[in-house]
Amino acid sequence: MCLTKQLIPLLSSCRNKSTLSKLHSLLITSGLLNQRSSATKLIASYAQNGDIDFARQVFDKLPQRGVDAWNAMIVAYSRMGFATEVLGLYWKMISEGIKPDSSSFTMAIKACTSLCDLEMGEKIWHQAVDYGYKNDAFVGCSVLNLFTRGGKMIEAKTVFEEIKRKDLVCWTTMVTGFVKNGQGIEAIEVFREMRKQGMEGDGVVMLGLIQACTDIGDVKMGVSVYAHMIRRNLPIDVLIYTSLVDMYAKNGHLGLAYSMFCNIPQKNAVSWSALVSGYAQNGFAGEALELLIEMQRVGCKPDLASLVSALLACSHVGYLKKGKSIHAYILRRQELKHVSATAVIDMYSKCGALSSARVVFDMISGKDVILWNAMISSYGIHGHGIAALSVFQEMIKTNSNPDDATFASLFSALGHSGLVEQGRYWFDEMRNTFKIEAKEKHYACIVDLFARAGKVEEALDLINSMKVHDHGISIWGALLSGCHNHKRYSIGEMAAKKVLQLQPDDSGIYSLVANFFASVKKWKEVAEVRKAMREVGMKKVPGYSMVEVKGKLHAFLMDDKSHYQYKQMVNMLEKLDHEMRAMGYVPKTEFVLHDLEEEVKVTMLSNHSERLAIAFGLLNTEPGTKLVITKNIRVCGDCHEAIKYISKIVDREIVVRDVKRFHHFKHGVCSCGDYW
DNA sequence: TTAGGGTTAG
Repeated sequence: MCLTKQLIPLLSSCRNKSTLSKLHSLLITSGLLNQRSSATKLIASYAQNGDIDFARQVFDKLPQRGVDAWNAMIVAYSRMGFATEVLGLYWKMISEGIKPDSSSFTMAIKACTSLCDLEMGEKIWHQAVDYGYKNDAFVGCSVLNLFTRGGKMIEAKTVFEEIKRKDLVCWTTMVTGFVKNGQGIEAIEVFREMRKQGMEGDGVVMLGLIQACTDIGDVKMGVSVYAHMIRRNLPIDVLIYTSLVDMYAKNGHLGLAYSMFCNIPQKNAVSWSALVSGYAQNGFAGEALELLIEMQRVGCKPDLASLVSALLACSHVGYLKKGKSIHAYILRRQELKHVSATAVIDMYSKCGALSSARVVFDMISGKDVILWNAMISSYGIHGHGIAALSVFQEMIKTNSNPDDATFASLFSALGHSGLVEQGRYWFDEMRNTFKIEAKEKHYACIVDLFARAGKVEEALDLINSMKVHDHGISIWGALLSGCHNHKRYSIGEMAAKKVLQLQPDDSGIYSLVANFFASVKKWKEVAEVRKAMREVGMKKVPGYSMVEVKGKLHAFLMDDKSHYQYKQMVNMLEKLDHEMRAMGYVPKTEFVLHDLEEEVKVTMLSNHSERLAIAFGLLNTEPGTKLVITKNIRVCGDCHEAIKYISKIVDREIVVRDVKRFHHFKHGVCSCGDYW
């Protein structure tokens, strides 16, 4: 007995295989291996030394195995992340009549969580309840994790309330659970409740709170969490700093994000990545790409996440050359899968290289939903509705489950290709066969599908069949856009008024309303729209266009006189203008937001950034070269018309991508027909 | 229990 007492601490601290096997032999020769505690420790030590297979051999040879030995083996597998083995042992243990305890249940449920097997997890949780562990903090916490990962927040809350002595980990799990499910407000509420119970928070909860603030856009509260940590002398580590960077960046405060980033004493790839993605997501693609280079310069190797953010930046501005090189880099690192593959596909399609996107897509085995969705939406934004539909059908054939985003992309693709009947059919299928409830975004797509095809009344009927609280801006915006295109002024006016009532915070939608009123020459209403924009504190986003010429990206603002080739571009546009007019082009001046003199309006139109980008492209590329232009806001209706003529005059394929979709101009027609 | 990354309307 005395020997065992001496051996156990030795076993626990042993970090050396040969010493361990000597201790092992000693246990055997002295006949002590049968003692529970020594066997358990031996298994744990072998496992900790990385020899899990040998630990298993020891375990298998034990003549008597109590719950501690089983748990030691289960914990060993769990630490290695071998979830299947954990569950195998768990069930074997039960079949051998061993009563699991709190640890066994905790580990087994944790294994289910990592396998995303909600059903199995719930089954084990019921067993735990039967064995009397309903109020156990460890078991409860593992179940919380299981439920919060599976999005079952109501069930999680119920379990949480049953836990008798909630420790900090329980509270934290609940807070981060709400955060992960996008319920920032609930997360903060749980934290307040925790404080009421007299529990002090640590860095981990604070981290969750900062993320909650990021989510709900409450930067002020996020800062006060930070201040609270400083007051309480809680250590501000790189995780906290990075989350703060992320909070500022995601809420558009890039300057603050940057200065917080500079505060980080030991920046790592994640901190860099938070900043890179912040710039990329806010449309500052050039800065994002520069940061990626700077990051490498200071010796921080970009990880997949930062490369994915950089790809997003390339997508934003249509920088195909850079995107391609990032793709090649990812291939060299052999990391083209799931997230990165999706980003690569998205980049190719948004940069106009749809066929490259398809090639990458076909190469990926084991496609997940998001990857399928990316391919469907790629075809959608290029106006290839039938191709999008066939990818969708292929997806169903391979038994992948479409989600709500799949249908949103599909409907949008069908709508832009005028496939009204298919849209109607799959809208019903989504609800009836796939049991996916139609959300506002789906209604918006279907309303758009009808309205785009001129079926304005049918669109309105659909809106009237919806629950009123789902009548968001997107719904009325889609209707208004259809009315605008089909000159359906009375329903359009109603939709325009509804949009204004809802006080959008997005300048794009105000432009739509203003253009609608402008097209019926209601200048008083146009002025009201501008006033409303001012009141909500909206500025019209300055439009810019990008064009990639010989692997370099060039940006143009409207009427950008500073450019070194400005004169030549204007000459080129004037020459084109003459030829266009001779062919029957009439400027559509209603697309100018302001109520100006006709002549001024015309010059403003002809200096739109997309036209400057086209002129620059024409001047600096070989005849016949395809031009790809990227625009940060919607291409204006007049430019859309003009580019049709230009494509015919210069005999070039011109591709313009605006906020969301592509316009392929060739021989005087646009792939999207008369809709813009 | 511990930060950053992929798809989705107008």
